[in-house]
Amino acid sequence: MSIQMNQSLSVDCAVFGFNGRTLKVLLIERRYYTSDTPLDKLKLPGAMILENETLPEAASRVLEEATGLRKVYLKQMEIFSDPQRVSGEELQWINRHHGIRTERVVTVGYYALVKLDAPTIAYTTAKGAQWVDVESIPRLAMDHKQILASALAMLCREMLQSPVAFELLPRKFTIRELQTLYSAVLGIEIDNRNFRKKILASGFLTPTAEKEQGVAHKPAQYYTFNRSAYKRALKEKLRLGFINNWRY
Amino acid sequence: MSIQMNQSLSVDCAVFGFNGRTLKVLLIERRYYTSDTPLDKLKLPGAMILENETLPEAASRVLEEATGLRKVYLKQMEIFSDPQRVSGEELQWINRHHGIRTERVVTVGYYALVKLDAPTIAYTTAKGAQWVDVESIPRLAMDHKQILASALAMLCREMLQSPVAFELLPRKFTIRELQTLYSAVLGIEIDNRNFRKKILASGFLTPTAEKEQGVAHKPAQYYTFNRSAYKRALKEKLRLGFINNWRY
DNA sequence: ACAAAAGTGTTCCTCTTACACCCATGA
DNA sequence: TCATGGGTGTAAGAGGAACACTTTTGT
Repeated sequence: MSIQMNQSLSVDCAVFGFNGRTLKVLLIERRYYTSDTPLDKLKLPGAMILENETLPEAASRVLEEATGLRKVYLKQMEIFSDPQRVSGEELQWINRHHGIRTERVVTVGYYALVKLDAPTIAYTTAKGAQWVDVESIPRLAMDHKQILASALAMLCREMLQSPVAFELLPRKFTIRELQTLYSAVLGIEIDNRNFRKKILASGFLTPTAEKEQGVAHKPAQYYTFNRSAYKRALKEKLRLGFINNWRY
Repeated sequence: MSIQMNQSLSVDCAVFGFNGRTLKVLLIERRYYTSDTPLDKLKLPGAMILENETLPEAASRVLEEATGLRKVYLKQMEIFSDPQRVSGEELQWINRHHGIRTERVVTVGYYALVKLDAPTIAYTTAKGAQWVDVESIPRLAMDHKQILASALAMLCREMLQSPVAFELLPRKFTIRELQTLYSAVLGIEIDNRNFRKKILASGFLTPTAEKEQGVAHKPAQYYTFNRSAYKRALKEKLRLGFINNWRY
């Protein structure tokens, strides 16, 4: 065997959003798709890497194109490098539509967390993209379903270890929203008293002057995430005196 | 900008070993190196990806060539994709010695954990490679020092979360050896009473019939890692009732 | 008045931490 | 007999888990 040349590198992004009830992922329609294309229509947003661009830059570019958002939370995960992961018709389709001649496409998976607000939904809808519940994902192009599964697994792990949840919530949110998000992503029930105690004790939430309005029940307090308190805690906690609770 | 073609994908491996005192990393000499080469001599083991080979396969191949070992613990970490990470003289050197014409090399970092036994040391020494203390790493080729730093950081995180330590120890080891390993990698002091309690309570260690011999003190019990007990615990622990101790 | 979600405290128990001495062996 | 590292127990404190009722609002 010889060194692989004529290969391409791409990024594919699993973009997650939270609508207050369930976790959603952004799926786009394959460009140039016609009904007689014998390939699956829906896919994750992705792109080939350009000259003079790093992988994170490529992922940001994809994200901005797909959602209109800059400065999105982005995290690299696995690389998918099976020599056959894009082959046959899929490979022809890529070469035809990109005007290149590649023999192999290795892709780097990213996952992104966005705040699902009205402008973002409008933007994506206008582009023909869909926010699909992660519980009911249809067939996807190439190995995108596998990439998505990997992203979901990684998101669960991240949620337990760092405060990425706030990337999925609006700037102001209620504690119940935060709790619902954890429940939805992790698929577990959470006791609200314990949750409030823990999250408030952390000192990472700052209460705002606002409360919910127009709800048919006691209105909830809005909080914001106090990122600087979090960063301060990070520094201090770097002393881990003993081997902290390993998680198997 | 246009789609990047004429690029290569490589893997670079930070191979860690433990000699009972300190953590070591395997550095090799650049092939075809002559003293007038204006490039750094030492580097991490690595290789270009071959046709028909996945990245993990490439990493295994590199590992076997560097250490003579198959079935080594291997973990993918970051991708290093700065367009300029290999350029100028380095890029020329690569093209000359591989007989290719690449314009850009993106590399995937792996870290590997090996048991530093006599045959392995003999093998690597015969190949002119060196096991260097991670505290005193010299200049390395390209961005390999950065790759190594990233590997070390990742290793620390992994050590706290899963029982990878055993990959660095011989099949039979004493609890003190295990403790020394944790201390060395994490750079912390560990109380031996608490450590023994915790590690023995986990049920992952099986005592063997053997004890240390020929030491000028009370001989220590040898243990082996009970992987099946660990896997059993894994399954049961997947219920995480509440949001387990997040670590910031 | 009622429906609906917000918000609040206590008890039990486990796990973490800090800490000091005797034991078995080879020299 | 001494030097060396192996091996042991306990008490105090922190944090996790289980549990039910009152409050505030809109209709």
